[in-house]
Amino acid sequence: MPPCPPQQGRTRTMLLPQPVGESGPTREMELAWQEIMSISELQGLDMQNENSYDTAAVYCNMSHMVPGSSYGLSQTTLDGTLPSCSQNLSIFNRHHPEVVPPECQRISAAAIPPMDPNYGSATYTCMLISSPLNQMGPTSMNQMGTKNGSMSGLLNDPMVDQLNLMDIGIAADSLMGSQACKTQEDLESDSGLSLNYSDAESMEMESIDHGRLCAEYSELYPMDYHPAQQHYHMLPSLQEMPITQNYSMLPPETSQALNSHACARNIPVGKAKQYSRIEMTCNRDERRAVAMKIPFATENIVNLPVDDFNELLSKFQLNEAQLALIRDIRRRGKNKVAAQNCRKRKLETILYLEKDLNKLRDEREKLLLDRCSFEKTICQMNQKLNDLYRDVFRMLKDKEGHPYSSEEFSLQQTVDGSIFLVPLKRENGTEWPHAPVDNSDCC
DNA sequence: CATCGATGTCATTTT
DNA sequence: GCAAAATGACATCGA
Repeated sequence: MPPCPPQQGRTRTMLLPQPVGESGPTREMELAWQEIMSISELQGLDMQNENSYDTAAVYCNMSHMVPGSSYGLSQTTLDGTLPSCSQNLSIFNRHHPEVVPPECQRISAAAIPPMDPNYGSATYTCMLISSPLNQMGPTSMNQMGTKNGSMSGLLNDPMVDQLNLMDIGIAADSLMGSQACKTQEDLESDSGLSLNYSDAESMEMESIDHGRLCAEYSELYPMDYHPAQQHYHMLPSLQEMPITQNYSMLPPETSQALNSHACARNIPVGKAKQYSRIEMTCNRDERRAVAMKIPFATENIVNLPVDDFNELLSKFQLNEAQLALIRDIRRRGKNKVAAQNCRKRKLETILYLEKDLNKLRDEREKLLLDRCSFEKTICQMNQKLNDLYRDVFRMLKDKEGHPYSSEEFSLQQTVDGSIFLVPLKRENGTEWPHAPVDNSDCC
């Protein structure tokens, strides 16, 4: 059964019961998001082709957007701008958007509040203004940084140069437009057996775009996110380039991470490209977790022992949807590892059986040779025995000194080793023509 | 365009 | 009887 289309997922999501213990602002944020989605669809907004969007307006608007509201980012990136600030993740550690006033979570082109750096949604802010910054050059950028407090920290960040490399990928993704997004979506619909969508999946399909996911994920897992994140943005370019170029375009730590990842798993470098897809599919659950605001890493969800896992769950107030997603993530993660181990065992079993088969074949060949040899030896021994028999029989004489006829007598050996001369046939009613030879006749 | 290998996922079975 | 692991089957992707 094919995966549910986004519309169905949205419908189902809306039909879901109110999550237990969900806070008002969070719920309101989701409703606001659904409202945004419905407005976009009803008005037939072509977000990806709307090039005439006012950058300044977006800037101001996005500066107040919470990470959960990310449509503006798509527009901006599709404008061909070069988002450069998706990396200032360490600066803004807030993940949960609940701290942002709910009224700021709605996109309203008519009433855009002035930018408030205290909100610190700089991930979007910086990504949006990165293009003019890049065009202005370092001097202008610094000047702007002095004017804008929220940017100063970033512009002075030594990571900026490094991060610009990421922008190339992001820009490439942006320039690819909807096709790039679709490619990613296609990648996410990995298995046609995904029968039941969770809330997170619905949210992911409907409303989660690159920027938000990058930002939220990076805020949650700043150390682990880079390879997948950057490859995610690099996808269109990567597909058109040799693997060496792919790696060369990635920031050093990213290519190093990918290479080390490949090395750690004994993956030839040439296979790393395929593993990049694996990385992306692996991150699908992570994105779902982000979408559902799971407050801990999927790595822990999957790898922790049962007791530690339950202890971890008990530390957080999680609603049913979150718990369901966590259980799914844990089940999928465990099963993924189990499948990998299972395949590994299967391959090892096949190798072992092939080895065993070859060994048995060799042993069979050897046994056949031995058999031939033994049969030959038996033949020779039989020949010798016959010769010896004839010699012995020829030496036997009766009382009159005549030799026995081999057609009438034969030599027989008993269990105790005694040898008798036995007549081969006897006539009815007559006695044996000759008495059996005693041991004295035995050779 | 068909094929194959690798992988993730789900359903089912086994432990 | 239940949970976790193991496994078969299927879909997808890239080469």
